[in-house]
Amino acid sequence: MDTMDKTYDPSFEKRIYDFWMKGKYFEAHPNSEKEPFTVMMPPPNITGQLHMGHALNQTVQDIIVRFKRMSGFETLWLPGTDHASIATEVKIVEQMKKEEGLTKADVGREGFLERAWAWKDKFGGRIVEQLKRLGTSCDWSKEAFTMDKNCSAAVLDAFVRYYKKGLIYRGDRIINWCPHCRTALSDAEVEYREQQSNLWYYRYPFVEGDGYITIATTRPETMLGDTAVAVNPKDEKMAPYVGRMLRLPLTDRIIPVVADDYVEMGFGTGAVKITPAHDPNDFELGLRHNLEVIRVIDDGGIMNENAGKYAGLDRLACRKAVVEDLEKQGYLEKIEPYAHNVGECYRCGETVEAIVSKQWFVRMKPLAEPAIKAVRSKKVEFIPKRFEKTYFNWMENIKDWCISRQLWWGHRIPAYYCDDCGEMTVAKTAPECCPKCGGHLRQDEDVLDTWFSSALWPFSTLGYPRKNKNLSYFYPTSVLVTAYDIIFFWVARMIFSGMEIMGEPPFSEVLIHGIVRDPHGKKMSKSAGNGVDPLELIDRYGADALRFSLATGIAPGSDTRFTEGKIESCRNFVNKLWNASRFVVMNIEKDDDLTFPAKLNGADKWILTRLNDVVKDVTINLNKYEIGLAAARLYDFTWTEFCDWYIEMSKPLLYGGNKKDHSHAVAMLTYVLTAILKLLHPFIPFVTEEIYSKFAPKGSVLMVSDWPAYNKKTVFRKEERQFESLRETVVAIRNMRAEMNVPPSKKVDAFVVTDNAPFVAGVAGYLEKLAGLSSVTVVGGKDEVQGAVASVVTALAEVLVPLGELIDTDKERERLQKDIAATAADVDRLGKLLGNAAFVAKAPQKLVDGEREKLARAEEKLAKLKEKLAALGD
RNA sequence: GGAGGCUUAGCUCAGUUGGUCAGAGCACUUGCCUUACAAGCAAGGGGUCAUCGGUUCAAGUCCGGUAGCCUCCACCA
Repeated sequence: MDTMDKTYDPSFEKRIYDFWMKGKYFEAHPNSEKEPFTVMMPPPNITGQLHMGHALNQTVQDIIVRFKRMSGFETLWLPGTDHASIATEVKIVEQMKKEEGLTKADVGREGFLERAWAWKDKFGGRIVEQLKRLGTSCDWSKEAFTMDKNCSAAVLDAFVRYYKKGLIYRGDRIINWCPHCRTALSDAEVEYREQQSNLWYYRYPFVEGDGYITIATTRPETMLGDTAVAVNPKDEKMAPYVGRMLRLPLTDRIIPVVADDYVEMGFGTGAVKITPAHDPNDFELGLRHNLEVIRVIDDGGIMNENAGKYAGLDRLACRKAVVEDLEKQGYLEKIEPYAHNVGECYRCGETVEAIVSKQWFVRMKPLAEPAIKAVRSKKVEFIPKRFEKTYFNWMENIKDWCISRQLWWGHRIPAYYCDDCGEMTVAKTAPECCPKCGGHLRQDEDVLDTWFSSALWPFSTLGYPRKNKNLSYFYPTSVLVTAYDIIFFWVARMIFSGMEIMGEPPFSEVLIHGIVRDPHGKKMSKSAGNGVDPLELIDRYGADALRFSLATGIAPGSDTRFTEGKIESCRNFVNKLWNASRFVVMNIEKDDDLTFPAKLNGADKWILTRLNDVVKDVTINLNKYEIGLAAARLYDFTWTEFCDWYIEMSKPLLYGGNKKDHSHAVAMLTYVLTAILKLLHPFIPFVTEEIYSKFAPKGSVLMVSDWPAYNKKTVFRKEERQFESLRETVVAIRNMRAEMNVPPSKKVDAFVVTDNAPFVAGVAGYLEKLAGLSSVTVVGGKDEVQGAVASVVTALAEVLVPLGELIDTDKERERLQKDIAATAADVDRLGKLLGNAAFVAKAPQKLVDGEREKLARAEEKLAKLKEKLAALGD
């Protein structure tokens, strides 16, 4: 047999992964014999370096996928990467500046795209290699990229379809603008952060007569674009002013006072300056009142020519200047400190400006409706369920989606404008010339929001819009696994896209997991510098240990903290499994018969019963995506029951010198170990495959073997109970030994009084081995044992141990008194419970009977213990 | 302003449908290099399950109030 090193060393991981790849075990094919199980990998950005969030996401998916594959599904896990339009473009711009000293304008669109594709080749490939190190069992032959041929075709198809249905339109709207990235952003791409600022109070004088209206603002610089002041129509104090004209300070503009419900009466001064070009609410109000829209801030965040003498100033510099000038000219009333939320670009952190601009939008209301219905009707289910609320809340209040970006890296919008007649044509392939006048066409300069292509991911990766076998067999997919932070960006958009384009939802379940936090509960981030590098952890502990540490103790939807201690204890667990396996493998002899024994002994029946329960629990929990529970159950069974008890119990057979016994023990050990390896394989795939190869038949591959099934024929409840009481007895004897300071090396004789003498006689060998006894003698009564004894009372037996000079009467008395106190408390509690007529009448009979039995046992034990104590004398 | 979550041993957290659920890992105490494993073995200590009230024969477990912490959404100048 193969040999194994004494200490687990994960350096074989790479070899195992290559072995799987060579065997093409990850690949899935349309297979009408089998039921499909499909998972679409959330594509990592090509900007990235693998982080702990990826590691968790990948681990959860791989556990599910490996479990399903072993359970007999044709399992496709489709991997890929995302071009991440804005995120990547920001990085490339930075790199270009640093390395070449060039800007986008310097290299032009083509030159820029060349660099972008080079970036993709370099970093897209790197993240794939990093994913592989985690052991991800995805079908790399189907690897996709959001800008590859398939996905791009899907994007064009979707865009044109939406457009033809009137679901996409182009128009002047107020949008979020990042002055640094110089592009529009969707609402979801703006993050709000509270900032300490001021509320400035200014007086706008009436044109006619004396007096003024005081307005309050957080953004004095935008006053240069004010075109009205608004008050609430119900505000009696303000009513007389409605319709009057004001002279806008610092400008020569005359603006009206209008009445609108938008203005809240109790807030500020009750009058609001209105800047339609630079505030979403003001823009809406402006539309209602037909106000002029005057832009004063340009695309770079600089004041434009409409700002008069302030033109050319950065918006913050302009604020300072405006504030000074207004004060100098006597318009300032007061300044109050004020905390408010400021929107920032989710990619570069720059303060976002609201500006009016011509952009492309997706009309969301008609798309949201079927998407809401899909979840309401349970065609799509969120796990855990509470995230449906988040989803509904967003979908029901959704606004149109701004999808054009003033970027170069991405899917260019398939709209063409005629230089001659100005006609716009939207088409999948660029027309030769203007269909209307034959004039020259120019394609729209903008690209699409990166999430537009991500939204099509579940079917674009399967070849849509081409009709093909993969698409019809694997779509809709089974479960989508992702963290809660991209429900809006991605999950919601995939659902409405799937509904609209494919006519059915893209997946039936959405498994939401939490995010990985640092040991203090803080979000891991580059800027905070508290991130840990999964690759470094893999180097130090192995991918299996990392995976197990991420899988254990997690619950759907809940965040998890990562600590070094956790991965260490998981590595120790892997090492434990390694050594237990090593023990089994090193005991296999050439002529051992490894077939499952025809005759099982008590210990076999016990471990098989326990194993069946584990198979059942783990299978149920994995089907429910309760990965943390499944992992904990396996950890416990492997370490405690298999290693600490069953292996120990197998030693007398292995070392007894009897060939038949040896063979029997090895056959059972390999049987149980094989089941454990299969059950653990989804969690720790490398080490289980490696161990399996040490003793499995040639050509047998664990990752494609069958998942263990619950087998009623190997469930033995009677033996299970008997061995549980044997364990209890062993622990009680060990406890006694420890408290009496009997050294582990000291073997002692034991006399046993029991009403199940045959069983005790049968397990005497186990008692000797496990409790450090030199002999076990079944006796008829305690009178047969002479001299001072230490005694142990369990459900199985009364064990009397003559310790001779080791006996310490005081300690023995103390022990017995402690045991008596605990048992008496049990008797008391159970007596009260059973004395409660309502409990006996209403609780299930089985429970009542069980409690009665317990009471009887406890009473019996208590009596025996008291006898012992009395026999000790004072 | 709206929604959701969390509060269980010193620390990090499990506890799925109410009845051996009061647990695990780490830490701690004691004793062990027992021929698979010191990344180990054996034994042990430690929690009125945030708080108040309700439902129930029975509540970390269901319902409501309170306190503290956290997250998301909205963005009233």
